[in-house]
Amino acid sequence: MKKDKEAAIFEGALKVIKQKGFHKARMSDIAKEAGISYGLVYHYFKNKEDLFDSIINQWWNGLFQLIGRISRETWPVWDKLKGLIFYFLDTYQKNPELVNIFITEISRSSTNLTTNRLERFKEFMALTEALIEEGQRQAMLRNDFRPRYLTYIFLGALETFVSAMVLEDQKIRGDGQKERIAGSILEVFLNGAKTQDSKG
Amino acid sequence: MKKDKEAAIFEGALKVIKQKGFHKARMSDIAKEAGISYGLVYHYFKNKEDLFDSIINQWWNGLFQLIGRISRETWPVWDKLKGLIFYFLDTYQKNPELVNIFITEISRSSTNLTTNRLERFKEFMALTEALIEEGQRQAMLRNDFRPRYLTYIFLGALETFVSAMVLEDQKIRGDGQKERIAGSILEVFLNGAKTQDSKG
Amino acid sequence: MKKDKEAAIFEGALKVIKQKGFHKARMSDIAKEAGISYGLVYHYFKNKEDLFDSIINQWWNGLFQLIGRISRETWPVWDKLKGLIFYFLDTYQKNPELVNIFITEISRSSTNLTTNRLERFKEFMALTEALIEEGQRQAMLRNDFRPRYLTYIFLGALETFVSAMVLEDQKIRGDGQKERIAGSILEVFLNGAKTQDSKG
Amino acid sequence: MKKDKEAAIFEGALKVIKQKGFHKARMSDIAKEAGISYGLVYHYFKNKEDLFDSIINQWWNGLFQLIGRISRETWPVWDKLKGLIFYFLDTYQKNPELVNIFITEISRSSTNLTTNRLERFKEFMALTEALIEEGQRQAMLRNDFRPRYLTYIFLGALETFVSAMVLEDQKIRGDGQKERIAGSILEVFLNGAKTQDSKG
DNA sequence: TATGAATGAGGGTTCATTCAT
DNA sequence: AATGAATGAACCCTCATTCAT
Repeated sequence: MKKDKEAAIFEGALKVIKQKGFHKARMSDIAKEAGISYGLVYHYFKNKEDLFDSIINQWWNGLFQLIGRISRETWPVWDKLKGLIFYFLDTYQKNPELVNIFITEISRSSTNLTTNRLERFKEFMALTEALIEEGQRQAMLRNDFRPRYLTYIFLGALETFVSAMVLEDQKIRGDGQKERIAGSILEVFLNGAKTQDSKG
Repeated sequence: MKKDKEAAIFEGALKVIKQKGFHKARMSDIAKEAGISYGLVYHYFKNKEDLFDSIINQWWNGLFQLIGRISRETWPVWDKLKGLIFYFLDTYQKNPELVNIFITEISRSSTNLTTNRLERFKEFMALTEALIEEGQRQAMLRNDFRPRYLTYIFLGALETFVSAMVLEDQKIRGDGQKERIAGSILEVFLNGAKTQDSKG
Repeated sequence: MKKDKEAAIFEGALKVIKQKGFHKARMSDIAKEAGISYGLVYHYFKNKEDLFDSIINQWWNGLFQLIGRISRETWPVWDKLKGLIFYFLDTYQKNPELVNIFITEISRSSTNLTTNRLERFKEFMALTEALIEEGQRQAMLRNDFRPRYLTYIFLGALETFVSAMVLEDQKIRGDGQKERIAGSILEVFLNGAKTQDSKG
Repeated sequence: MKKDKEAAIFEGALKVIKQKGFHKARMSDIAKEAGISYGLVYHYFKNKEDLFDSIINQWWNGLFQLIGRISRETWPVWDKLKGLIFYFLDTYQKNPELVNIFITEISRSSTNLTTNRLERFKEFMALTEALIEEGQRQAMLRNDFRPRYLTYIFLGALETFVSAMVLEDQKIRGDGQKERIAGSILEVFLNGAKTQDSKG
């Protein structure tokens, strides 16, 4: 079935790109991983770039859909941020390669960023910033920081958490662990790492 | 003089790798940037890998030296973390390409990480974690988080801040801005982003 | 109907080969032009080479039939040559792609000439030469040139005329224009381009 | 020496392209013919296209220079046309591959004609037409034909002559043969192939 | 007949690296 | 120390052809 092969290529690409990175991932590796001849890859994807874009889009589409849904909710800001964190963790659980590629090839590697891809990244930043700003307007988050700065700190904490799991090939075990991780990130982001004693 | 040419190659490599990334940076580009013939690069560096390692080492050596110095001090943990932040910001100010390469090619891109390079990264994490742990032992940081988690959050916030500057090619203007940035990161990390009102 | 599809492929091939040349014409282009799937082409033609041969044969068959007819006539040589010229012009009018392909892919491009194809070309030359020679024997054409040389000159003039039309995508409008072109070629070939004044 | 290798590649390309045509000529064939590794070809020529252009330019440059020289002369038109014929024959004698490529890959094969290359071809036609027109103004050539038509006939005769030699791999032996060939072409072009008896 | 998925030989091009000078 | 000519492994991509359905 057509969709089967396409999916196999997609999976193969995820695996190979995770291992070797986009630059070193050979189309022939991907084909071999997918169990097909390399010529067939070009039936389903225009070229390597196109295949890469498909992968990236899967990530972004999911994320933007989620943010869209979140934006329309009336939850307190922490629940919205928690939703964001869960998207990363859920996807990591179901599809760790995808998150890996997002982290290593998109999130930081500016050299893979065509203008188009950079745009989506900035849009993601802007949408997150909007959530943060909303929290500030509702006096749930401190106003003495630029919303952009808070966004950096929040997303940075989140990303590095995931990065570390990616780097060390950690597995997430059960929903409990996801809750604990999300809780930690949020708790520190919201209430700080300082002890009460040393405050004030 | 020998050191001159070597330095020129080094600078050229920084510039080119920043622009194109390690994989797409050609030895001939680097040589041209350094104003020499490409054959000569091989007198000063064994090969491309070796040149890349030299660059990375400059970053790590500075950072490890700093952490070594910090570790021997008796400052409160926040001042130590501030020292770390300043290393990133200072280096970014003096040598933005170097930080850029650290962020894009090392910090996240696991594909460039040979085992050796990965080790240094983990060591850096461990050393930072030691600082955090020390803060926890001294009851300056909360004990209800794993030190590793706090480390992720702290370094993530820091890295993303710098990443954003890197991505947007921002300039740091004066020590005032550095203070402000460091202050923001630390303040949120230590005291949280939540308003006092909304705290229980 | 079988013949319909075959004809459609044939037409498609003519169009595509005209545009891209034989080497760059893709079987898939031809199929698309013919409105069928590319696999089906192989039901009607053994392979690309075979399809190309069919096209060439259509040209040659028509031409050889004509020459056969002409040879059996008792016309003066100029009328016979005029018949030849009209074959080119008529075919160009009805099927410009076919003439185009003859000119660009057969007449000159020795690289497309398999031994078999070269043979037909030489045969055509020889048959034309026979007409010329007959004219010389009948003292209608000068005997102080080798018949082969006259053949070159005649066919060269004819071909280049058609080539120019092909290159510039000119249309032939009406029989009048054909008469004029044929007249020019013949008149120069027979009586020369020199003015009477400067003769003698 | 640098020029040596470049020349060797050039020669190799001529030979291989003559044999296989531009499309089927492999860079590796050319390199092998030149006795070097294929990578080296790319030191001297940007790519296959560039190499091909160099070859074509050698032909055109020589031809345009010649036409420039001829245009400034006050010779009768037949001597000017003779000069043109000799350029083809001389070049064919010294460098038959070059003429072959001109004939097979440029003169007719419209598919190899990028816009740029087509321009040079049209310019050549126009310059020749100017010579013919001048002859008409001086009443040396008949005025009852469009100059463009005469140009087609003249160049067609010339090209086909050379083509035939190219196709049959004929050698030109001595200046005598060149004179005879040029004489034949000119004589027919100027005075016609018809016998005096059958005239008037 | 008809489709288009599947194959894989083939060829252009890049670029790290070596080495004669 | 310095140059850049020379090498060739590597890799992307095209497309004629086959074949299961």
